[in-house]
Amino acid sequence: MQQLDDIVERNRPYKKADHLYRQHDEFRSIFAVRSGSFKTYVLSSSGSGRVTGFYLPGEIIGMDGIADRTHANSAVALEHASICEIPFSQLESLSLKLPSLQHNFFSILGAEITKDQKIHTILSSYSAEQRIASFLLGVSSRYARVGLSPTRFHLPMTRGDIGEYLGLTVETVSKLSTALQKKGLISVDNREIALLEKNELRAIVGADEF
Amino acid sequence: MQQLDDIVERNRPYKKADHLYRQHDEFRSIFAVRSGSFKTYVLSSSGSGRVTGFYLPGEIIGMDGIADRTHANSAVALEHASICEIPFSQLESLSLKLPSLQHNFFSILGAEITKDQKIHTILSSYSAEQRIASFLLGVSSRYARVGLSPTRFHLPMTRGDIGEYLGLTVETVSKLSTALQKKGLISVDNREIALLEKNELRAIVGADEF
DNA sequence: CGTCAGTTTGAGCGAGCTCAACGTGAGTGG
DNA sequence: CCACTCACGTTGAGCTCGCTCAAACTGACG
Repeated sequence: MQQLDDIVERNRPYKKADHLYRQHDEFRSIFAVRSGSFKTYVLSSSGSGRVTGFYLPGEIIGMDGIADRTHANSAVALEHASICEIPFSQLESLSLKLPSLQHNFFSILGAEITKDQKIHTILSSYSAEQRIASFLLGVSSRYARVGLSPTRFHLPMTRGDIGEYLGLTVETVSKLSTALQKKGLISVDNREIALLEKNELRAIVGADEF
Repeated sequence: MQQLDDIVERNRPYKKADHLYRQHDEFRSIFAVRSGSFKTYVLSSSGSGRVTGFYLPGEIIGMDGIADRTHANSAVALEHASICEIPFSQLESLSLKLPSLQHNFFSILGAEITKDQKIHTILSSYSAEQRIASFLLGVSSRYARVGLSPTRFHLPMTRGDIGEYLGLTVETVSKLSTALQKKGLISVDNREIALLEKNELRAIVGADEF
């Protein structure tokens, strides 16, 4: 642990809209979010971007660059944020000496793969309402993991970001959030969300999740 | 290389519909496809499955189990197939001794992450026609990688599999394949595909791919 | 106080789904 | 060898969910 700590760089804080890295940048490091949040996105040649992920405190960004040493996404802060930067080459060297570090890092990569495949299922088969319910439950459990409330939280991203991430338009996200509120399952005040009926939300997405 | 070879187990051949592993099975190994092909899928509690991936010769299956030591998908052969099984714990031990093996395995995991994120973009923003064009171009370049023709190939999966993978219905896959054929961009004879106008297919998906 | 990004709401439309029917080919049993 | 079956594939007609377009509202910030 001490040895891992030695290679970590604590960077300056990032403010809203600051980029951690940009698409096609050389890959050097992965980053652990300490506070705040980030989104990753790709720009299609036709202009419009698509959000590929959100990263909350305790989560790791930048694994999209490992394969070909070039970042496939851009990463940008959604609010004031701080991170730990872990230079990848040093992580590799240290992993050769510390079996548990190697094991943990394999697990982290595996978790990213499992997560991405889950989103694949969501995007390929869920209705708009199911996507939004699933998204809110997902954010809830991610906040719970770092000790924050799983029932009341602040969304750091815009409705537009959520829409791009879930393959929906802003309008659909907005309308269905309102609809879930009218049904009494959630309460929405701008970006402040309260999950009032988690079990009913789970029922919407189809039981075997969260 | 010799040392890696020593830990690899060459299993019996698999025939169509044989499972390599099933959802919730304990994770022990990853598998390299030697010949034939596999699909991975999840079963939702509501019954219907969703295909999460196709694996062609030279590709690696099973990384969905690394994180929590349990497979998140099932993997099943689409045709007669053979694989190399690589016990994960031995791969981990050997990776500690061979820096280049560790490095390569990190790259393989990274490539899986990059691939999954690309599918995220496809599912969240492409039209049905773009998805199918993109899928065909993807299969083409994967066959090309192992020395097969990038313009004429056999699809090992059903239209239904493709539909589940791309978030479309069988009917849509069928209709749009026919439409692409009528436009003269591809030729379809059951599962035999020929890509006649690759550049026009690329134009459909939006230029900066393949 | 004006601006502008973000959000909401409504009306209308259309891409892709649903449902239904039929075609086709590989495998199986008589 | 043929008849039968069944999974897979195709095609068409109609419908619906989510998109598009348009307009108005809100709050943060210079």
